[in-house]
Amino acid sequence: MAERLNMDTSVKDKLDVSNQRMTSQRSTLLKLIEQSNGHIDAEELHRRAKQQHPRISLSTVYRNLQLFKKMGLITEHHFVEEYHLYEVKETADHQHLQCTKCGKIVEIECPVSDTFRKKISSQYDFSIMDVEVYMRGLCSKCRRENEK
Amino acid sequence: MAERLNMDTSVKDKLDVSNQRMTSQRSTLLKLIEQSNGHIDAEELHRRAKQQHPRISLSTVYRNLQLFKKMGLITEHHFVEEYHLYEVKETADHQHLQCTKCGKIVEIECPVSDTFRKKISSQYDFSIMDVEVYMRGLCSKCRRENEK
DNA sequence: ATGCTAATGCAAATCATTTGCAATAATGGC
DNA sequence: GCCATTATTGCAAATGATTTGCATTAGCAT
Repeated sequence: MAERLNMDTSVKDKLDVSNQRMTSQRSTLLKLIEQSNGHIDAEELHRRAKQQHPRISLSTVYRNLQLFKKMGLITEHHFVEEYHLYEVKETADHQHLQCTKCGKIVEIECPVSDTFRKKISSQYDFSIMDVEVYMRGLCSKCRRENEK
Repeated sequence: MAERLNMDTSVKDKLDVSNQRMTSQRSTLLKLIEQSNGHIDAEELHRRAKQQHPRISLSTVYRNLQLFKKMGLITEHHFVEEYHLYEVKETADHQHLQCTKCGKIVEIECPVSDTFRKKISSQYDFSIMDVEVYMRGLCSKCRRENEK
């Protein structure tokens, strides 16, 4: 938790290094992505940011999402076709499970992933940086509704 | 191989069932996707289709891609952010490995996937229909070039 | 404080994909 | 084989997420 609270300062350092400025919009956006703990899209981020920054524009949101991505602070997911979802970067790989009916997204843990990664890595002689797993199906609730 | 050659007839059956027609554009597109054996995008598909159908429009390409997808004939990949890639559907799940430098995409095989799938399926009570794995990294060639 | 320049807001531009519509062509019944 | 029905096509215009140009604003080093 302490880490989280320090984010602002550590982020500021990173920004300093690459000669960028810590603006109030920027820190608002970062906080909101963190608080969303999971998956948030640009539009929703904009909506929430406006509560603190009534004049903040969508382009500022997009420009900063790009910056954060480039800085490695967040990850962009392509789970939903129409647009992207963002989350604060975790050290572990990402595994996602989505219900095709209700759209619910569940983050799953998969201990196999590491073995898998190493195996593929040596087999194909790749240095693997990032693994994303997307599984789609029906959740139990929707499955039950389908049967009715 | 025989399967491939029969595709046209079996596809025609599927079309019949859902009350759709086998047009020359349609069969051209299907053949091209098959021949591309791997990953092709809408634009490139259109380019190639025009050699046989000079007046074929991009919308026809998109409309048919949607149809084929719905019929389960092809799979759509979101590997490249800017647009989608299509390939003829395989029975097995898809695993892809992409080099972030040269963009090369390698299809990988992963026997773990099935166990993984079952495990997640029971753990989260989902009926899993589709699994996609995207791994990104540096291929050996690009890694060597980086070291120079 | 002041000056330099990165960051912002706004409006207009992109670009892949979708859609409306009139013209065309595949299929089923005769 | 011919005709009527209606799915499919081509074209142009629309969409919608994301990007960009530009004049204005605001961090931050001095």
